[in-house]
Amino acid sequence: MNPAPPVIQIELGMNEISLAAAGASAIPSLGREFYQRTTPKVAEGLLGKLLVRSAGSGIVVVRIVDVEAYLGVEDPACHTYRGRRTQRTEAMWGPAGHAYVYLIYGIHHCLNVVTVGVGIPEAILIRGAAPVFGAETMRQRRGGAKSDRELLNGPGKLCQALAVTCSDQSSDFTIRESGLFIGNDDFSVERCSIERRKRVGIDYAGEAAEWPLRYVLHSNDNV
DNA sequence: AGGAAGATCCGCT
DNA sequence: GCGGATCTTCCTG
Repeated sequence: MNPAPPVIQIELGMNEISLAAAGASAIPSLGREFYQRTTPKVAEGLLGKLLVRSAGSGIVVVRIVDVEAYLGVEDPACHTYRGRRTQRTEAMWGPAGHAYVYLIYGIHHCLNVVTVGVGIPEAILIRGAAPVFGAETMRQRRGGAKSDRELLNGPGKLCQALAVTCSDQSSDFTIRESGLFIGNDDFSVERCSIERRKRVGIDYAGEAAEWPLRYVLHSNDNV
């Protein structure tokens, strides 16, 4: 049998939107052009967007609230600094709008969005998000009782909650049928403030450690 | 072939 | 606030 997909109610603070379970069809995915801009612009643009994860049985939706830009061959903090091109960083050299996933400290995965275009290896690290749908699934994956706030506040935690691993390498964020896509809803960033800060955990990068390439979204609602 | 370091997280103090 | 976990990746010799 082939029942109509159940409608899921999503609570967004004062807002409420509904989604079809089969593919979150109420969320249009962002097109390639969105990612083919300068990395800081894309980073800022990602704030407030929805990241939709379908893996196995479940769908999980989170709202992006914390990102960091990594500016490629001229950024000492970037994995592709001075043109480093290795098996690990290969996805960064590819087309914009795809995932770059890597393992850090042998334990945690980090999820990035590749920007600009082929041959220009820049990317944005997704550091934090707010649960929109599927908090229970994420809580289970994170192991134990965690507050909504603790579910996704860190790049490793976010990957754990979304079950993102290196098998998601190069996944296309513009394609709804891929396991990971990024989309829009009627959320308004206008009512929020965007804070720029220094990036985290890159003290080795000298002066670049001071560059204000971390973007954090603050909302008056319940984001 | 070997070693050092890492875009982190968690638990303990 | 601090240190350990844990292992891949990359650079050096």
